[in-house]
Amino acid sequence: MNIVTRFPPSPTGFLHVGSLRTALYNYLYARKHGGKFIVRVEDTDRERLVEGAVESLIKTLAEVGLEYDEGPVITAGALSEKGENGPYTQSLRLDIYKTYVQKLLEQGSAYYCFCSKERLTELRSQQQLAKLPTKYDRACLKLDQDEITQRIEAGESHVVRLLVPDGETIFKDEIRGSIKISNAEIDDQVLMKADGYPTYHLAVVVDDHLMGVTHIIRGEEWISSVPKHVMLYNAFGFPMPAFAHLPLILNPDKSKLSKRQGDVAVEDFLAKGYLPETLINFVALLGFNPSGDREIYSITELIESFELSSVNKSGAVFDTEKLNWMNGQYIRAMEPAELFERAKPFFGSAQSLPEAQKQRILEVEKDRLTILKDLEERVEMYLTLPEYETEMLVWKKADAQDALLHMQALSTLLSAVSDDVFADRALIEGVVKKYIEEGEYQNGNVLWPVRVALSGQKQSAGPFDLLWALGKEDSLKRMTRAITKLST
RNA sequence: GGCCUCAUCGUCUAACGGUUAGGACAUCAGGUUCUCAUCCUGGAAAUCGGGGUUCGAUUCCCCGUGGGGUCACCA
Repeated sequence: MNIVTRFPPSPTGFLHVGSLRTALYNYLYARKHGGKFIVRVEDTDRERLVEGAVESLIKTLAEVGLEYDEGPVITAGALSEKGENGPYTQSLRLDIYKTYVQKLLEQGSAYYCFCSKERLTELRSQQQLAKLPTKYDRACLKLDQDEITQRIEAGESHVVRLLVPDGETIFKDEIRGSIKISNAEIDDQVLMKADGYPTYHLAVVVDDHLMGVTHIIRGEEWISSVPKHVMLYNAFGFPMPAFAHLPLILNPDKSKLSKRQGDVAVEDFLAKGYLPETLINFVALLGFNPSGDREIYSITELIESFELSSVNKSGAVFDTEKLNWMNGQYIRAMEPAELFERAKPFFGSAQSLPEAQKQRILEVEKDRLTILKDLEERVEMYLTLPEYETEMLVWKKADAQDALLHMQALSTLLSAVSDDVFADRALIEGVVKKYIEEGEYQNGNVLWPVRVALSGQKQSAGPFDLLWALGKEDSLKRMTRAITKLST
């Protein structure tokens, strides 16, 4: 069987993490079965269009590594597309929808409706008051052909509605099993809007069929509109695709994940320095478990183990704490050179430091990073020594006199050490440790004051790391400063 | 409210009728350590309730309860 999955985002200007997971599952399923993965832009709501949204979407999908076989692309800075089944932007397919709606009209599966929005609103509120289901009352179904033609020719605003047949609609969901809904529950959905654009329901069915989509994997919020789609497939005589509705991603309060309660835009996570690998890994595990007591999976492993049948049915809370933990895991596991490339934009005010030093700083600080953006703050003390109280230089088990003694001794000792030794973390550590051993001092007596002298902070990376990252000149300068403070 | 749907630690989840109900995050307690972080060890923590079916139910069925989704010329 030829597997084709698709990801139809609406151009809202950013990629929602829920959409990311939908895209990912579609991608995983297609890749696992050697099928195609299509991206299609659903921009039929002209009032909610956002400038540059498609470009942004393409860029984000590329950043997280979700490659698609067909869809809009940017070549030479301009928007174009790849694939044989285009256009992949719905606003460019209006003629197609028109011919299909015409077919529906001709066979009596749809009808024209001239009702004003005011009348519909009034109708709805009356139904609500009477505690009846809110449905269109089919007033325009009674219109005869002559009147319809006449009103259309007069330029009267109108839409086209689906004529929902009697009976019930049963469909199979790959994740939830069989679902049955009485057709009486279903409204005569508008298929073609007054502005000539199709609604989602019409466009998605026509496009999915024309583009050869075999598997429709999307969020659970769509489940109640499946019957409408099934009716359209039947009316058109299209073969039925497989449906799979994914559980929702939730806010901590269990409602549908929304912007209101924190970040939801993939772009925002990326900008903060969450790694694409983390995002993919994390979001994949929200509703799916590859089996095995592990948390970290590569995209390849996810592809191998992905099964629609093992996707969970219940919604999953988006837990930022666990996301943070996972990002730390990825940061620490990454090759230093690779991590440095990723971290480059996050050096903030220390951007001007030499490359080699920035690499050392990253190496020293990476255990303390949750997101790469944390680096901007951590890097400050390497640039300029923070002001600190002289008191801080004194270890809890020693006194100022002792601190001064070691500071002076080490300062002298280190000034005689070559830059080469400073450039090797193990060597510079050896020098200091030798001093401690030979003098039979306690680690804290020496290391605490040196570390504070170098960092100016109560809490920081270790003194050996700091000597290495700061280099000889700056390290000695900072120690001299400490000596001055301790002497007065 | 109608319809649809879901239900294992606080959170993400494992256990396709038989387990001391497992793992991870978070949390707590130790350890490593000059501090922080990392790392390591350990603890506490769950099958929504009630009926069935069965020798035996987290698992299958029914009812209840609770949560969520959806009821647009938005997707």
